[in-house]
Amino acid sequence: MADDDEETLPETFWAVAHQLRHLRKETLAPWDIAPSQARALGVLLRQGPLRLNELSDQLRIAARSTTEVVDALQDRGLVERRPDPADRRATLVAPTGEGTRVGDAIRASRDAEAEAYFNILSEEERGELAGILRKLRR
Amino acid sequence: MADDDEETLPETFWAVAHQLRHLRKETLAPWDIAPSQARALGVLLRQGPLRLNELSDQLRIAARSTTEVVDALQDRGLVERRPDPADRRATLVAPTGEGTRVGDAIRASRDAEAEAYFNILSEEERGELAGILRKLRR
DNA sequence: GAATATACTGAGGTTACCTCACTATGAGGG
DNA sequence: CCCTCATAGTGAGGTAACCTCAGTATATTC
Repeated sequence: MADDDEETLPETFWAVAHQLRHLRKETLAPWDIAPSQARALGVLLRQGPLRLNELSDQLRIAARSTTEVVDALQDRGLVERRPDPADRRATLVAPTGEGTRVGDAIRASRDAEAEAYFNILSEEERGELAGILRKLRR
Repeated sequence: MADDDEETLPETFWAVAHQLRHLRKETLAPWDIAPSQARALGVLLRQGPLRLNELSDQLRIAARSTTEVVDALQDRGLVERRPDPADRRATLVAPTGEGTRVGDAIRASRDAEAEAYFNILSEEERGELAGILRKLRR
């Protein structure tokens, strides 16, 4: 029998997640924007205008929660709502010019953050990690 | 230049974290216990009675938050508070008999959960993942 | 024995989610 | 055309898991 205070795989995973969460929060501090909002903005920059519904799917959260995130981004002038010409029930959410600028800046800074955090790993390890995670993600 | 809608490493990481969080919640459903409580109980089972303070350190959360988690566990009769004979300011938190039973059951079930989730990976990949995460954890 | 540090907790706040019920609009069948 | 049923978004209200700040009790140090 091995020592039974070994950490299990999920436990180690959570410990890392915890660290990353803190780091991410710090990285976002200059923009005074919440992580969930930055996440949504990122999706919009990559995919272009989306219906609230579609955005929910991308973020994998309930539609009602997406409404809140979009409200916050809109209050800051980073996205705008506009009617979907194809369906009058639907709302398109699009980044504004400012939203695009901020989103790009955040992305750059986040890349730097990731670089700093993951660079204690070798190039090879990073590749392995990415591959394994993508496999888990399904 | 690669396609720029590739997911970054942290993004993939979060996607996996998200899945794991849901899974964990489901796994705990039979005991009607919150994830944070299960986590604290797990630490107590492995380390034995701890001062609130020490428990906070282990969980890497603020002392005040630990008070809440312990309150909840105590309400369910899973842990008990007792004075620390060595320091009258301090409180020792110890699992009750029931707490030990429940904690062990949760641990078993969580191991099964992890097994199920991570078994789409090869034995080798699991080893690599564990190693890489432990390295990141510092 | 006075000043300072530490252990816990009350009060109150935040973030990121959730469900449920409602309104407005669309789509298909008869 | 109208009726039913589904879908898009949102108001109301709730939860879990954190946080800070201030206060009280006890310990340590000088």
